[in-house]
This record gives sequence, structure tokens and C-alpha cells, in this order.
Amino acid sequence: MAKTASKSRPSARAVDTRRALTDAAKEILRFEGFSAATARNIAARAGCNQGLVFYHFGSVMNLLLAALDDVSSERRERYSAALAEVRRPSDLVELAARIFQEDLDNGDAALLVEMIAGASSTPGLGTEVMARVAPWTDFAENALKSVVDDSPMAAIVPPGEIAHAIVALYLGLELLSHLDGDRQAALGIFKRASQLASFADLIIGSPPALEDEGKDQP
Amino acid sequence: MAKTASKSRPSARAVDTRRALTDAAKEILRFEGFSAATARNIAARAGCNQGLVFYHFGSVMNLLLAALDDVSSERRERYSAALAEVRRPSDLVELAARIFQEDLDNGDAALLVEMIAGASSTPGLGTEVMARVAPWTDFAENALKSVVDDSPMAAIVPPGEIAHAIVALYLGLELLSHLDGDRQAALGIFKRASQLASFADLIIGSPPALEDEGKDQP
DNA sequence: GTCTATACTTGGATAGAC
DNA sequence: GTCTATCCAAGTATAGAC
Repeated sequence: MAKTASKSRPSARAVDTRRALTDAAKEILRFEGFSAATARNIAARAGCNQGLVFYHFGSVMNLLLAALDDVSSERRERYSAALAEVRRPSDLVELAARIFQEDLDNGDAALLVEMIAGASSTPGLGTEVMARVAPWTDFAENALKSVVDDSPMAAIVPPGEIAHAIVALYLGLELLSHLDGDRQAALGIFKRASQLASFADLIIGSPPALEDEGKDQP
Repeated sequence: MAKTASKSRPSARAVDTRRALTDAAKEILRFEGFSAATARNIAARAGCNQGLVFYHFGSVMNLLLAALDDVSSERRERYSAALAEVRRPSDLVELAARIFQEDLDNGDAALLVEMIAGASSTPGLGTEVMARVAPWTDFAENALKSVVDDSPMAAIVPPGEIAHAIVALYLGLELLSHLDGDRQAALGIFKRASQLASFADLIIGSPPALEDEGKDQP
């Protein structure tokens, strides 16, 4: 019932404040974790008053979800264009590696993990987070389908199942690399995956370029 | 410096209390998550006074680490015997599937994930948790080595790297299945892995029984 | 819309009676 | 060793001045 100040379009200053708060929330989640994401802590980093969290978002939980929404749409914009360029399995693995490395470096992966793990502690947060993670899994699934299509591979490698595993691997690698501060171990996994993807290219019979689907494999 | 009441061996009652507290801590971490693991909350579930957390463990953080230690050694006992029986890759995958399913059901996986993710919020907790996670990765690595040994597989599949990926997958699957309450998706991954493991059996030339290493592959 | 001030709750931690 | 009582810091959330 009733967000905040009904409908009159928000002033520029209000937009700035909301933005400062969501940005601060992101940083706290990334660097200090879920249980440090308090109204006071976030407002302090945003350089504004603690009460504004409740004025603009109603509750800390809503602010955290707004921050997650923010990250999700940023990511969506960044990567859905890249997905359109993917043709061969090795393209896909390369894209996955790029996504993972970027998310690892800028802290988006950490943020997501904190929200998922933190959801256990706050009743009602779980379903909200779930709704925001589903698109990520769907993204991975669509990516796989676009590459595996109806090739013989789809039988041994059901895209839905693999997508689930990829996302899980992504989250788990983030957990571990965040814990021991070692990016390299995680990145090594994707390096290895790139090698294996070359095999998959052969099995599927990689189309050499974008508009050449009339041709058959050699 | 100085744990608690120096050295005289603790009374039976004290042992009971410590145990009640670690047990309660485990349950809170499993079912309510890291940021619900407070001294008051834990003591309430243990049926004793909040002050006893500090008398016996000095701080909440120490209690949580004691709980994690507890789980780690339980697991160690349960699974290291089983590892000795592993010969073929498919044995290993079967063991991994069993471990994962049990940890998923009894909440050990959830507990570990909460501790890792929660470590971001508490300075100093990270290194302590890391020290307790390392044995799990080592376990996976040794398991892989015992099966892959110096077969041709070790070249394409470096045990250390794969062990890291397996543990990451384990943690990530827990995160996802805890979030959406769906065990099946996670268990399906291991089902699929079992199928693939049969191939690996062939490549390595599985020894048919325990004491038959004199024989060569057919 | 933003700030100050405040009410109220919960959490970590200690002192002292038993 | 355990409990009661208590201190103090930090949390959510709201009211009211500006």
C-alpha cells in the first residue's frame, strides 16, 4: 500500500538521493556483506541521513532489493547484446568467462551471493530474491539453447540443467574466491572450459560466420 | 588470550551446556542464516542463558567457529572411510552425489555457505572460515587423485583445478536449492554426472575389483 | 525532501548473586 | 557453572521542525 509521496514526479534532488542510497547499498553489500547492510551504515556511505532510507524505500529490505534490481538491469543491458553475437560453443564459453571475470572484479557476483545467502535470515526476502535471480538462469539457458539448438548435443546436455549448473558454479566460485582472495583459481576454471569448448565446436559443426547458414559443415 | 576457566577438566554439566550451545548454533545457521545467529537467539534455542555464550566461548564468533569445527569433524569421520573404497571414476561420482545429497538434506551445506557468505561482514572471520574449508577442498582433490592417478586423464583434468570446481559447484547448488526450495534440480546435476562418469571409467580402464591391480585392461 | 530528535528493540558483553 | 541484572552500542522506524 502506497509507496511514498504518491505520484507527482520526483525532484532532481530526490532522484539523486535515491541513487546515492542504492549506490551505497551496492557497495556495502559488495564489500561488507549482507549483515553490514544496515540503514545507518548505508546512509553514512551515501552521505545522507538515515531517515531517508525509510522515506524513499520504506524499509532496508526494499532498499536492498532496489539495489539488486539496479544491478540486474545494468547486467542485462551489458550482456544481452553480446549474446546475440554468439554462434559456436566456444563463443559462449568466452562470453561466460568475460561475464564472470567482470562480475568478479566489479563485485556484482559478491552482491548477488550476499543477497541469496542473506535471504535466509529475513522472512519474505527469499521469494523476492528468487524472482530476481531467475532471469540470470534464463539468460544462461537461452544462451545454451542458441548454440546447442537441435544438434545431437542437446540430448546429452539438456540446456536447462546445464544452465542451472553454470549459475551454481558461478556463485560457488565467487564464494570461494571471495573467501581466499584468490581470483586466479576461479579464472583458471574458465580457461580450462575454453579448451574443452573447442571439442564442442567440432561436434556441432560450427558455422564459420554470421550469415552463412546456407552452407553445410565441410 | 586465556580461553575461559584455565585447565581443570570441565564438569559433565559444562560439557552439556557447551554441546547444547554448539548444537543450537548449528541449527540457527542452518535454518535462519548467519545474521540470525545472535547470542540471544542461540542461547534461547539451547535452553540456557545468553551470558553462557560468552562464558564458554568468549564471543559469538568463536561459538560459530566451534559449531563449524564440529560439523567439519563429523563429516570427516563419515566420509573419509568411504573414500578408501573408491576405485573407479563412477565410484567417486556416486560418493560425491551421496555426500551432496546428505549435506543438502541435513543442512550442513547450508551452514557452510552461511559461514562463508557471513564472513564478509565480520572482520577476521574470513581467515578462520578459510582454514576450515580448506580440508573440504583437499578431500575432493585427494579423492580425484586416487581415481585419476597417473592415467592419461590427469593431463586434461588437473585434480586441483577440478576439486576447486566441484566444491564451488557444491556450494552454488546449495545456494540455489536453498533459495527456491527445490532439491531436485540440484540432484539432477549429479544424476547427469553419473552418466558421464561411465565414459571416464572406460578411458581409465577401471579395475574391476579391489585387489586386482595386476591385471591390465582388456 | 531533508534534517534532528527520539521511541523502542535488539545485540554484545560484563558484574555479581547464587 | 549458571542465572539475573545491567550497561552500552547499534538497529529499525517515526514525528516534527525546517
